[in-house]
Amino acid sequence: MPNEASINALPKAYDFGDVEHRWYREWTEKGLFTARFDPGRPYFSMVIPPPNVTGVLHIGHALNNTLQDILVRYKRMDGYNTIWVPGTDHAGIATQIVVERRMNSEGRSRHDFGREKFIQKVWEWKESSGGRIIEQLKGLGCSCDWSRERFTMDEGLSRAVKEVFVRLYEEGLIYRGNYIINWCPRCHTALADIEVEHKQTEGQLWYIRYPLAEETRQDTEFITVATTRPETMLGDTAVAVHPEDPRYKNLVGRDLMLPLLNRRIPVVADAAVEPEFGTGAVKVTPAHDLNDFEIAKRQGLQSINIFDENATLNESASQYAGLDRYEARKRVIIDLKKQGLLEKEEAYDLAVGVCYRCKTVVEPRLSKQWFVKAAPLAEPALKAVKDKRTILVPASWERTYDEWMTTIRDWCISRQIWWGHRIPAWTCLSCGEVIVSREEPKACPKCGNTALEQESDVLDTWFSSAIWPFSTLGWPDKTPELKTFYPTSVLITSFDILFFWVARMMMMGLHFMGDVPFRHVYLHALIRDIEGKKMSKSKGNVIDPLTIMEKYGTDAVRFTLAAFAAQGRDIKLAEERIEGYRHFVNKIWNAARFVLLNLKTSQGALAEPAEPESFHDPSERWILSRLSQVTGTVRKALDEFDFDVAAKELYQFFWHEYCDWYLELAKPALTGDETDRQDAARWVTLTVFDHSLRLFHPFIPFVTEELWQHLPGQRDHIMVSPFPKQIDSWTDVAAEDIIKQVMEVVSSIRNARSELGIHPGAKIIVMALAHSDKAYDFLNSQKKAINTLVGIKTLDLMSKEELRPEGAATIILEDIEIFIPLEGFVDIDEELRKLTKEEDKLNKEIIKTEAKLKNEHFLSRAPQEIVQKEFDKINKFQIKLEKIVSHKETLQAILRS
RNA sequence: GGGCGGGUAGCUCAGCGGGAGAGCAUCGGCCUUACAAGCCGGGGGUCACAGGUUCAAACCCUGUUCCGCCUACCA
Repeated sequence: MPNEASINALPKAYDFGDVEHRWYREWTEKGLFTARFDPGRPYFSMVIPPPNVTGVLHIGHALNNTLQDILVRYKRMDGYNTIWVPGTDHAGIATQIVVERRMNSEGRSRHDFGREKFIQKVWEWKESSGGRIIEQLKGLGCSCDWSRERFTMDEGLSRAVKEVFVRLYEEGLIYRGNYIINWCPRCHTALADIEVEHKQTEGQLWYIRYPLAEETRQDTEFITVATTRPETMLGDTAVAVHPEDPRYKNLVGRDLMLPLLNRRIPVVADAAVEPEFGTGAVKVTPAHDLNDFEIAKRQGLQSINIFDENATLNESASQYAGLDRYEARKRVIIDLKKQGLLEKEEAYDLAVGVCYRCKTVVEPRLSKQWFVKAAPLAEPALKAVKDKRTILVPASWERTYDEWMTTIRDWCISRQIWWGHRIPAWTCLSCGEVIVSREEPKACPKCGNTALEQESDVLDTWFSSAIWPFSTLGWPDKTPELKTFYPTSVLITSFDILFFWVARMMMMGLHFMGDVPFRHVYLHALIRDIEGKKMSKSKGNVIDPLTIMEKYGTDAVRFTLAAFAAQGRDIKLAEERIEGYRHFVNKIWNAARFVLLNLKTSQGALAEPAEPESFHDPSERWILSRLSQVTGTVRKALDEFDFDVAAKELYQFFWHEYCDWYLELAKPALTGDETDRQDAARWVTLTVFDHSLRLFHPFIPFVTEELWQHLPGQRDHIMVSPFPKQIDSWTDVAAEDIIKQVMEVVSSIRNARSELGIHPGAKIIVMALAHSDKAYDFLNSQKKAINTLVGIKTLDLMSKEELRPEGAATIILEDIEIFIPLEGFVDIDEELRKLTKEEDKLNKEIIKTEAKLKNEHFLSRAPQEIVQKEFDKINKFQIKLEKIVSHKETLQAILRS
C-alpha cells in the first residue's frame, strides 16, 4: 500500500468489504501470526478453546475469540513472544450424529457400513465439510498461529491421548467396572454425570401396593411404595425400609409378591431410606437407580436390567417386552389399576436428567464402563487455585470451583460410539486378561494366546480436550514450544464449561506437566437476547455473527462484544448495539479523512518539534496529556481483563475529546498560515491519531490497519507496531484546567443560544466580564478558541466598570459573567424564571453544605481535604448566588421601568 | 434443599463510602467545507423496600421482596 496521504484515497464512508480480506491475507502471507521465540523477551501464550469440528460460528464463539484476539494482539504489539494455538475438537457424539443423519437420509445406517468404513466416512466428511468454523474465525480476524493448528484426532494428539490413558491406567487412576451410569437412549452411549442436564418437570408420584407373599402375611396385607417411574418396578428386586421405622420393623425379612410379574422380592432394612418421604418404603431397582444400586450392594440383592439400549423393555419385563419406556409406564399403571393395586396418584415436581447433546431423557443403567479416579487428581487442582498458582477471573468462580472439586465423583470416560479415540485395551479371549498398551499387543502376556479383542468403546471427547494445553504444544515430546510456552498465560473461556473442561485441564496439566496449564483463567459471560433469554435456534432469537459481520463490518461486531464484556454479568445483546458501534467505526474513518486532508502532504513522517511543551497551545498540551492518561487506563484495563473499560475509555476519548474538542480547536491552526502553529498542530493531530489507532487496533484490527497505512511515513504493519506507552512528561494539569474551563464557557454560550432560539449560524456578539485577574487572563488568552468553538462574531472583554448591558441573556459562571445582548430577543420573564430556578437549587445546596460544616463530628472526623472541599464548595456557591441575586434585581428593575 | 449474581434514566448497563454517570432511545435546533452512519442543545432518576453502621451510604451490614443462573441420588 502506498503512503499517499491524500484524502482522495479515502471514500466518504468506510466500506469494510474488501478491506477485511485484503489485510487478513497480507498478515497471514507475511507470517505475522506465527509464534515468536526471540530470546530475552517475555512470552504470552494461549490455546484456543477448540470449537467442535462440526460447529458453525455462533455469537458465543465470536465473543470468546474476539477477547482472545484482543489480548494476543495487545501482547504482540507490546513486544511479547506470542503464540495462540488454534484447533478443533473431534466432538465424538455430535460429529457421529451429523454423519449418521446423512446416512439415514439415504436410508442407511452406520451398521450398514461397519465400524472401519464408517470412521472413514467421518474423516471424509471432516475433510470436505468439517472445520468451516476455522475459516469463520479467520473472518473474525483471529491472529492464531495457523501453522500450528491442531485437531484432537490428529496423529500427534492421538498419541498423546493414548499415552495419558496408559499412564493413568498403570498408576491405577483408570479402572473398569460395573456401575450405574447415565445412558442416552438416543445417542446409545454412556454419559458422564456432568453431561446430564436437569430439567424441572411436572411429574406424578404413584403409590403402589406390593402385597405380602401369602404365607408371610400376618397382620399386614401389603406395603405401599411411592415412585415417579412405575415402569421400573419390573426390575425391582426388593423393597427397602428404614431399620428404625416402627411401621415396618416387623415386616423386614418377609417376602412380597412383585405385582404384574409375580416375582418374590424381600423387604430389607437400609438406613438410606428416608422415613418421612412418601410412605417410608422404597422399591429397589438396582439396575436403574443409583441409590438402589448402592442399597443392593449393601444388601446383596440381585440386579435385573429391564431395558435395552433404546430404553425399550427387554425380555426380563416378560409381557411388557418390546414396549417403549413411556408406553410401558402407561400399561403398568392401567394394569395396576385393574388389580386394585394403585393406591393413589399425586402431582409431583421432579428434575429429570436429559442428555446435554440431544435433550433425550437419560436412563440410569447398570453397565461396564471405564472410569478415571477423580479425587487424587482433583486435590492438586484444588490446591493450585487456592494457592493462586492459577488465578480465576472473576474470583467469584473460585467458590464454585472449590465446591465442584471437593464433591467430584469418578469420571466415566467410555462412550459406546465409533468416532473417537478407541480405548487402547484388549481382552484375551482365552484367559480374560485385560491388556492396556500403547501398541497393539501380539499375544496375551499371561497365557500367550494370540486371540485378543480390542475394547470397542472410545473415549469421552473431553478426555482429549483435557490435555489440550500441552498436547497441542507437542507433548509427550519435549518440544521447544512446550518449553517456551507452557504454562500458558491465559485461558479465555465461557463459564459454562468450567467443569467440563477447565477443571479437567487443571487436573491433567498438574498431573502430567507438574505445573498448572494456565496462569490465569478468564471466564466470560454468556450472551443472551435482549430479554435475558438464552439464544437458541428454536426460540428464533439468535444473533448470527456471520450475518451481522457482513452487515455492519467485523470491527463493529468485535468492538460491541468487547464493550459489553463486563465481568460477572451476562451480556444482553441486540442488533441496534452493533449498529451504534458501526457508526463509531465510521467516525474514526472520517476523522482520518480530516487528519489526512489537513496534513496536505505526501511527505514522510512529520518531525517531532524540538520541545513540544514549550510552545504548544493549551489544547495541544491538553490532548497529549489526556492521551497519555487514556493509554495508561487502557493498558491497566487489558491487564486486568476489563475489556469493557478499555473499549469504553477509548470510545469516549476518541470521539468526545479528540474529535469533538481537539480537532475543532485545531482547525484554525491547521488551516491558518502561521507555519509554526501549523507544524505544531499537524504534529499533535497526527500523533494523537496514530497512537489512538494503535490503542484501537486489538479491538478493531481491520479499519485501523487500513487507515494506518494511509498515514505519512515509512510503515510496516500496525499489528506489529509498538503498543503506545504512557508518557509521563505529557501530563499537564494546567492545560487540562484551561481546556476544562474553555469547555464550560463554550457549552454555556451554546446552551443559552439554543434556548434563546438563535440560529447557530447567526454571528452574534458576546461579552464577557471577568471577576478576577486569573479569569481575565484566561478569557484574554482563550477568546479565539472560544470564538472558534461557538462560532460567534466576537467575544468582547468588558472591564469591571462597564455597566452590564440591558436586555441581555446572562450566563453566570464562578468568576465570569457572560452577556449576550439581544434587545427584544430576550424574554425577561423567562430569564427571571430560569434564574429563580437556579437560585433555588443553589440555596438547597448551600443549606446542605452549611449543615455539614456546622456538624462538629464532620469537622473533627472527616478527612481534612474533604472538609476543605466543603468550604470551597460553599464559597463558590455563595459567590454565584450573589451574582444571580444581583442580576435578578437588574431584570426586575427593567420590568418595573 | 444448597450456592452465586442481579434489581440505578424509557432500554442496556458503568459507578460499589465523600457533589447521581455513559451508550442507545426521546425532544428541540442545525446540510458549520472530516463525518446527517453527523453537529449543537434539552428533558428524564425518593439508585427495589425496611432497618442498621458512619461525620457521610446507590456503595458497607441485617432482613424482606422480585428476577436470573448454577448445583442436588429424597424414591
